[in-house]
Amino acid sequence: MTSLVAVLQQIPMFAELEERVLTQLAARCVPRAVGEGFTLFRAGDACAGLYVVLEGRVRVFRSSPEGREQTLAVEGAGRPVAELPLFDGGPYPASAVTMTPSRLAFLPREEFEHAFRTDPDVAAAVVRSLGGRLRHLVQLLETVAFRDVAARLAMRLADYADQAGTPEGHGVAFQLERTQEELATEIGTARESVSRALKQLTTKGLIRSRLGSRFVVAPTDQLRAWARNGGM
Amino acid sequence: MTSLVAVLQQIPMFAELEERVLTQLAARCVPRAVGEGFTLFRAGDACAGLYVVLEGRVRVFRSSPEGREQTLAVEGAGRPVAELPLFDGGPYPASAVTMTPSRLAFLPREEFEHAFRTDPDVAAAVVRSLGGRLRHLVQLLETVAFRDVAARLAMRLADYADQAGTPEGHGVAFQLERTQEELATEIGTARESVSRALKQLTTKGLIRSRLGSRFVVAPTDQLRAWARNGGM
DNA sequence: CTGGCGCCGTGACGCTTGTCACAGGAGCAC
DNA sequence: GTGCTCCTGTGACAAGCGTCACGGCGCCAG
Repeated sequence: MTSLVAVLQQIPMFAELEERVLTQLAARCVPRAVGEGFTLFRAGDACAGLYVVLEGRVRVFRSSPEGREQTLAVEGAGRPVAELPLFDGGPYPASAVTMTPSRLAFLPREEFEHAFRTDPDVAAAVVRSLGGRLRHLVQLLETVAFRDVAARLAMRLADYADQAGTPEGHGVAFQLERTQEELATEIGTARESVSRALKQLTTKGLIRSRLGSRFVVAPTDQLRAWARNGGM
Repeated sequence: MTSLVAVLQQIPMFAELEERVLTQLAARCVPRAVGEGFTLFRAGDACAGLYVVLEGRVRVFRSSPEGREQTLAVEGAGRPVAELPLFDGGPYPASAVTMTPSRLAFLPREEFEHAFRTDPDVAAAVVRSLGGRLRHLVQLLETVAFRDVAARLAMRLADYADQAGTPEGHGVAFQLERTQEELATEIGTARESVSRALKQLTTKGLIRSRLGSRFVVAPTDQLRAWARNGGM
């Protein structure tokens, strides 16, 4: 097993920390390995500390009493999960479960708070992280409020393509490592609607080909432009 | 005109600051008075500094290309507006206009950033403020994604009642100082739907009476419980 | 091979809601 | 008074989408 200090240093949020502070953090940090589908916390739970994903994927979501779910974020290696409630003392605003077997680091609250108050760089990193979430949420809210399912899907695909795609022809290819069900919760709709919207995007030529989980889509700016204009 | 230092001290975010830092801030702070309907900034604009509302009401919103709007927040006296882009250097994620004639304080970016980095209390206040927005947005997203118009309206009314209501009978009375159009943008729907939903809530007995802008509604926990269960 | 299971496609149906159109009323200027 | 503007109520209609139901396909265990 590699040193925890080295691991923490990989995390953007702690990259700027001095060795001394880092070892202090590492000493209080609890590593944890869990399987797929493990619930880290539920919306409303009191917050005991910060999780950082070392390996795997964690899905953060809200669920309705009827059982529908809206995914707020999917966090991968190096990303903190739900850093918000650490500071205002409130409960978790959402739930989190692992989508794959994962390794996590857990930092008790006081320890993290101390780092926050002593090091302005950590404070700035926290603010940047919260800011990113806020931007993302505003974006998500806008598409859910204004756009139909096909447009939301097009935007989501554009995000994937930008993030994990490789050029192919004059389009972008990528592996969509999600089921349609998961995709549906990310854009706030039902599985069947995703299936239909995929067909619609394919006939419009925005999805060039689709073999299993391998997608080839139109250039992302074209996808986004189409989505913004509500379909042509 | 009262001293700017005294005014800044009223603002929760700066309440903990030392006299010395406060006067320094005040020296760089530009007071500003604008009329109703004045645009402070638009989504996408670069961010030059922080606005703090001293008097009046400011509406923060996103608008779709088709002209529909989704209100994200309405800020009153003492509240900062769009503190987010100050830190990540990005553009404003939303637009802001005054709903009433207003007085504002404008803090240039560097000045505020300096206060943030030197005083952990300011940093903590910023995080708390961002955190509040995040919680609010998650809440808003959930209702828009899961709830129908009547339920969203019931929740919104419950918020108003908690915030500005006085007990009456076994219900709560308050002045709704908004048009149905404004209400519609807050819950992400159309004006006509608000009108119909108000009627629906009235026949269900959740709105006890409604004379002009004066509302009497059922106890707020009852309103919220009804909204959560999707209407009885 | 056979059965089970998870994922995907698709048809049918009904409800919600956005849109358009219009009417009534309150307030205000003149 | 008349005319105007802003706000509100309401009817009609179509589109979008969630839900139910069902069938097909690939994969794995036995």
